[in-house]
Amino acid sequence: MQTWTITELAEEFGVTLRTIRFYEEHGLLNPERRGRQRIFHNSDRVRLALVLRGKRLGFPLDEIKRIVGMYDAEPGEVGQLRYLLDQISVRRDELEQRRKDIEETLAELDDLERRCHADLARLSSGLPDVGEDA
Amino acid sequence: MQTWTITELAEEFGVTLRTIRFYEEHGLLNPERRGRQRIFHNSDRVRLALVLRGKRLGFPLDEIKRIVGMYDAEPGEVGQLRYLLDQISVRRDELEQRRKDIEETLAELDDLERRCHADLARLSSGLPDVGEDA
DNA sequence: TCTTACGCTTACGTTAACGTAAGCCGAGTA
DNA sequence: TACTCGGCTTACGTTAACGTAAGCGTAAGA
Repeated sequence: MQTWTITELAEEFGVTLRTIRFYEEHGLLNPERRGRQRIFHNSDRVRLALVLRGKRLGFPLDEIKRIVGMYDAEPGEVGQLRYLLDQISVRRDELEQRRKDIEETLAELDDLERRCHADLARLSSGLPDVGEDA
Repeated sequence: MQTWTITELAEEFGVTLRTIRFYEEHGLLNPERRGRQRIFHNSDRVRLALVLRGKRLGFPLDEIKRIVGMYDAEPGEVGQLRYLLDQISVRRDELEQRRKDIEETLAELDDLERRCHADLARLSSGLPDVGEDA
């Protein structure tokens, strides 16, 4: 059962100590304490990875907290399970909207790139003004 | 050539007047002025749509500004074109990273959902503890 | 002419997500 | 024992992206 110090974790994930402490303060992480010192287990590393992925996706921290919280919810009773299923579908809708946005943007970038190449070709081949092909 | 007032645009896109003015103040929009009043043309609507899509993707406004700026850059000279192509590939990398993150998250949500359904089935069928199937 | 509606500017307030000191503690070491 | 190193807490500072209020301008209707 390996453990990590706060600096080790910070270096591994490329964040500052402040960030990790901040995440703990806001309930996103919950490391063990040996006296005052924080001890991070593998489960904490996984959580941090999840949080940072959420950040890359541009989610605010409180939403990330709810999402990550879903992963380690105890099986609980039927009402809880139904609620959780509901939350899952909400998140899924969000993510699928984002995927659509991303694909649209990527398509436009492709388009833009093509035009750039066309312009470059035009410029370097004697400037035939605005003709369609060569 | 239809035009829009600021309130019309705000209602259509579900944002406040303040937001639109803020975007103008920061160079994301650039509507015509008739006296003091803003007049929005279709190109402005398109820009606003692009900005809001960027927001949904979680990009900060200054990055959105650069991205949107790429779309209406004048063909310019070779150096500019090369720079633009470079920027395009940077953005594409970012977006593809995000897409990966999204797909990972979606996969985990699927997983979680399956477990929820399993738990529900177990609970409602006489509680056979932790058996694999029925 | 008075009011109402819509738009404008200026400016201070607010929240999120940390950054950045300042100062304290305990373990190892020269 | 005196340092230094790594970690800790407390707390004020900062930036982004607006919210919110105050007060003004002007055109259209009562």
